[in-house]
Amino acid sequence: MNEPVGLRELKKERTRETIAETAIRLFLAKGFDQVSVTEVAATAEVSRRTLFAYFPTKEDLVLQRFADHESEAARIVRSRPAGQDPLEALREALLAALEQRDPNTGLTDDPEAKAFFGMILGTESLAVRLTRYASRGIDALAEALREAGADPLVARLTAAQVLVVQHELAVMNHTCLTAGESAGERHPEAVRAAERAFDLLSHGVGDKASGAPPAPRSEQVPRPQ
Amino acid sequence: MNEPVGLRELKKERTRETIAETAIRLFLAKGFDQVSVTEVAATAEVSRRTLFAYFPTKEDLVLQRFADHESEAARIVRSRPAGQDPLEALREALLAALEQRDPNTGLTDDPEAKAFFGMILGTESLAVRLTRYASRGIDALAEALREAGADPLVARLTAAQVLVVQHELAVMNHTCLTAGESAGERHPEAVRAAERAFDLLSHGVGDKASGAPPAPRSEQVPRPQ
DNA sequence: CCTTCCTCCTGCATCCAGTGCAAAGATGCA
DNA sequence: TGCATCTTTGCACTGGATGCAGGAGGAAGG
Repeated sequence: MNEPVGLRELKKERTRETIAETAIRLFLAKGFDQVSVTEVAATAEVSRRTLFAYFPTKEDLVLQRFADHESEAARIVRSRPAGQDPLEALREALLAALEQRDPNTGLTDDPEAKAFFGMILGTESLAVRLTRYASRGIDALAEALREAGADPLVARLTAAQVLVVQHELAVMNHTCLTAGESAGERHPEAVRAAERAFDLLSHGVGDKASGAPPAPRSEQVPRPQ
Repeated sequence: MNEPVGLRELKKERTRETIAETAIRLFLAKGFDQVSVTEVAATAEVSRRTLFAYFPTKEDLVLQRFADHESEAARIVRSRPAGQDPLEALREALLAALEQRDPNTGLTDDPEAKAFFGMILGTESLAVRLTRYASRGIDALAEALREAGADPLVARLTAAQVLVVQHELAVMNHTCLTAGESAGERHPEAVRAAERAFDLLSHGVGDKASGAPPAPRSEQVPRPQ
């Protein structure tokens, strides 16, 4: 599990970075659909053919950085404190991510991160390809939940629900931010929404999908790590 | 909102049908990726260019029939009996669909429907494009839930959860059927899974995602409102 | 029946994403 | 230095998708 870093591996990694950076820079500047891979390749000073050796599709130029995060949720569940409920671990991780303005929560003031997020949501082919990564994330999370002792059916359904909900929350946050709010302004509401969402996951919408907020879980045991 | 059916409209509709049917027939026979649109066009006896006038992409040749169903869930909620809980309406609709072996539940013995379902799930570009239709379904269902009086946040999250869960259930059913089970054999388990899923939606996974089935909801209070 | 108009169909040229192949170049190693 | 291996590259090709201009065939009016 180690890198025998020879000249080859080094240059490869560097080339890969250069290509991805160049691509994202161009895409952010002119729009994903307005830039051809030929243009990316030329700007990154590699041949078209080489670019495709590193990134199987144009979309992957943007999204492969999500590949690392695709099993994030599963990892959180696996590395949770002994005895802690998986959902609780995921909830805390989300709140922590919001606190740190993790770009994946949609809650960040970094203009480039916002633009990046917006580009993905606003580009059909990217949004679509992103769900592919998400669905692999579902598989991973479901597996982790089974390891945690969940019934396979429940594990799968819960995994799907958690990830779709996290995605929706991120989209909502991003929407508010592009509407002019700052991350700081949005943060309290983002936290409320996240807690509400996990309440729904834990306790359901009840018999009334319309219901008022269920008993607000005012104080949460503060568990960093 | 009416069709002034002249010869033109008639032929157009017929052509559209012919193209879609031809395409699906060819795709089922040889696989989606193994058939080019050129071949579809030739077989349907229209020009390539005409085909693209009817269907914007190759995927739409297969998926546009889902466009009608994309707001199905929203319709169910809107047309539910007065006083019924939206989730309850969706639950009943799903059980009814299972009973009728609705192909969309993945539970059908019709070989063509099974093959169709399998082709979509087994073809990257189709599976991915399908989620696009699903996400429009989320928008519609969320809107319907808001109309039903739900808090906007809850509406959106619930809508996303319901549809993702229905999709997962359908995939599970389809998996069992392709493994050799008949729809009749699978049905009881499919019903159990569906009820379990709606229990999760209504009452949550509880504090233990691992828990044994929560108190079996023998009878549902029929009238919370 | 003929003419005019309009719409839809068609072929062609073109762009772009993605792949196979074989030659040329760089690197690691003896 | 020389050999084996892996990268890079150019080229040709497939297949999806679009723009354009001309043609065919319904629709409408005389």
